[in-house]
Amino acid sequence: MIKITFPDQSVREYNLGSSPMDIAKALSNSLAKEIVAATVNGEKWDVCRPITTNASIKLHKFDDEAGKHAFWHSSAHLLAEAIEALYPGTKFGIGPAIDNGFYYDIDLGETVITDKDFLAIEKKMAELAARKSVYNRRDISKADALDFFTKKGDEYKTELINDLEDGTITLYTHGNFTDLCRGPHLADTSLIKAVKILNIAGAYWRGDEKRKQLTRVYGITFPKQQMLEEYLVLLEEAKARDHRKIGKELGLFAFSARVGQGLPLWLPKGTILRQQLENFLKRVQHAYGYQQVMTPHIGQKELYVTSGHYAKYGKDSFQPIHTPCEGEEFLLKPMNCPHHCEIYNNEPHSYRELPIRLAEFGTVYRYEQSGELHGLTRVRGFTQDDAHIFCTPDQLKDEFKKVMDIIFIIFKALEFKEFTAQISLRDPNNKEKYIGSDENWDKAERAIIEATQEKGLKTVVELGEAAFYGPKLDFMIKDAIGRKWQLGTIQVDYNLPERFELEYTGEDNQKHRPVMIHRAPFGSMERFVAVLIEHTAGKFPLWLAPEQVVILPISEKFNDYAKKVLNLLNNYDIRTSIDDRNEKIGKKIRDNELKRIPYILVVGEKEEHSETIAVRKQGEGDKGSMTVNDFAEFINTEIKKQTKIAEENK
RNA sequence: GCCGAUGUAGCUCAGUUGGCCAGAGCAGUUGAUUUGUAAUCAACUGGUCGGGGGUUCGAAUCCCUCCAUCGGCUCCA
Repeated sequence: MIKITFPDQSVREYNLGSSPMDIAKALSNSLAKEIVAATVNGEKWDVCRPITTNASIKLHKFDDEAGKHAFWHSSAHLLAEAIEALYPGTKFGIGPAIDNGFYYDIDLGETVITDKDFLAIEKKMAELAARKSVYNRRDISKADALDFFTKKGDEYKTELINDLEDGTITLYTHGNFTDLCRGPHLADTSLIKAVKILNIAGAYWRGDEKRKQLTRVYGITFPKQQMLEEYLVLLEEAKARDHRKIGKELGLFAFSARVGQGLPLWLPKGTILRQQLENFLKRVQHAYGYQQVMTPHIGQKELYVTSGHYAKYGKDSFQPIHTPCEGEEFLLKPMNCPHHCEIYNNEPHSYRELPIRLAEFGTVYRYEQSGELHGLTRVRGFTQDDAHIFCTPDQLKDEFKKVMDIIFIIFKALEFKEFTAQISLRDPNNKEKYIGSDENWDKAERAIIEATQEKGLKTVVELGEAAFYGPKLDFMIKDAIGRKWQLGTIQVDYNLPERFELEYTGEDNQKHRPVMIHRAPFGSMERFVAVLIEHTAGKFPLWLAPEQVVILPISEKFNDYAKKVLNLLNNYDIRTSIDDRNEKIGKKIRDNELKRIPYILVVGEKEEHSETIAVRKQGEGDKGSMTVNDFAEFINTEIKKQTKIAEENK
C-alpha cells in the first residue's frame, strides 16, 4: 500500500502502483472522466503512470493550467499522428502546448500545405481521437532513442536527443505515432472531442534564423464541442475589435504605402482622441511636478555615440542623415533620453532641486524589419509619453510610488480594471553583466519591491530580466475580453547619468551622480490607442470620443433649431455635429449608432416648441427629453467625473 | 529579413477551367419624399483589376519581378 496526500492534506491509502486515474476512480467516476493530468510530488505526471511510493497528489481537470497544458500537449501528438498519416515522410520538430492551444513544427519536404488542407487534418485528428488510443510512456536509453529516430529519418529528433542526458529520455506512443517527449499526457485520445486547426506559419528550427524554416501548424482542441464553439466566438469578437479594422471604420488613422510602411497617419478624429489622452496626461503630470520640454527629431551621431546606442544599434537601424556641405551626420532619434540628459546638463544642479522631472511627447523612429510591423502596435515612427526623472538614490522609492500613482490614475480613467506588473531584476549569478554599483542595484531593487508592496500591486518577479543599465517594472493589463497587453514601463537607469556625466551638488558640497528613471505610462500613443480601441471596441468614454454628440433633425424644417442647439453645445466645448442629410430618422440613428457617437439628440416639432431635445445614448436607446442647458450640464458633469481623478490624487 | 497567404470602385466582396463594353451592396452625386428612434425610392457617377515586365489572336484570370497587407518566425533601446 502507498499513502497518498491530497491538496487538503487528507491522506488515504491505495494499492502500490495505483495511477492518478485509479485514485480518481476510487474517489468518483464522474471525477475520473474529467481528469486530464496530475501532479505527483510536485512533478507533472501522466494520469496512467503508476505511483510506487508514498506521495502527494493533485489532480488536474481541463479548467486549470496544468490540465490544459497536458490536454493540448497530447493534442499536439495527435496532430502529428494525423500529419504522418496524411503526409507520409514528414519530419517532426517540436510540438508544445501554448497559452491557447498547441503547435507542431514540421518539415514537409517539397509539400506545401495551406488553409485548404485544414479540414482534412481536422477530420483525420477527430477520426484518430475516436480510436481511443492510449498514450504509453516508455523509458529508453539514449542509444536506443537515437537508433529509433535515425531509422525513422527524423533528424530533428536525433538532434534534440543528442542534447539530452542518457537516463532521462522517454518516448510516448499512441496509435501509430511515437514521439520523443517528457509528458505528461492524457490517458487516451478519446478525451479530445473538438479539434480546430487555426493557422500555419513558418518558424525557424530552434528559433534560429540561420537554420531551416519549418512549417508551424497551430491548433486548439477541447474536451467539449461547445467549448470550441465558445472559443471561436471569442476569436470572432477579437477580430471584430481589431484596432486596424475599427481605426479604418471610425476614421482614426491610416497608412499609406507612399508615405512608407509602419508610419501611421493620424486622421482628424484620431488626432482628437490622441490629444485628449495627451492633455489628460499632461494635467496629471503637471499635478505631480513634471515639467514639459520639447526636443528635435534628430540628433548628431555623436549624441548617440555618447549614449552608447550607436554602438549597440547603429548598424541595425536607420542610417545617418548627412548634410550636403559640412559632412555632419545626424540620426533620427530612437529615444528621447539623450536629449533630456542634455537638458539636465544645461545648468548645474543642487540636491535641493531634485527630483527634476522632464516630460515630452517625443516622437521617435526605430527601424523594425518589415515583417514585424503590425497596425499601430508595432510601427517605425511613434510617440512616447516619455519622461525622465533625475533624482538622488534615496528618492528612488518615493518617485517610483508617484509614477505608479500616475499609472493607476490612467488605468482608472480608461477603465482597465485588471492589471498586474512584472518586476525585472538582475541575474544574481551574473552580476558583472550589469552597470552600476552593487549598492545602488540593491537599493533600486529594494525600492521597486517595497514600492509595489506598499501600493498593494500584484507582481511577479523575474530574475535576470533587467536591462543591463537598471531594474524595471512593466505593467500588464487585461482588456474587456480577457486578453493581456503590456503597457507602461518604469525603468531605473545608472548608465546614462554615467555616460553623460550628470551631476548635482549634494548637501556635503560634493558632486554626486543622480539616478535616472525612464517612464512611459502609455508606452507609446500608438500602441496605447490600439489597446484602447480593442478594449472598448471603439466605444470610447465620453471624454475621449472624437465626436461626443450628434444632432438629428427629423426633417429639414428643424435644421435651424438644430443649429441653435449646436451653437449652445459648442459654447460648452462639447464636440457636436448635425446630421442634416435628407434621410429618415431611423436611418440617421442607425448610421450614427454605428459611428459609436455617445449621444444622439433628436429634434423635431415637439422639441422645437418646448425648447428641448430628445436624448439617445449609444447602445442604450431613448433616454427621454430634457432642455439643452440641462443636457450640456449633464455632459460636462459626466466628463468631469471621468477625468477628475487627476485633481483628487495630487 | 525569412516561410506561407492575400491584393478587383472610398468600404465589404462576386468574377468557375484565359473569351462579349469587369459586376453587386454600402458610401458619394442628383432628383422625388419632409420623414419621430437601427437601413425610403429612383437615376447617375465612380475601377491603369497593387506596380512593372512577359506568354497569348486575346490576361483580373497563366509566368517572372517589385510593392503593400495579413498569419507566424526572428527582432523590439
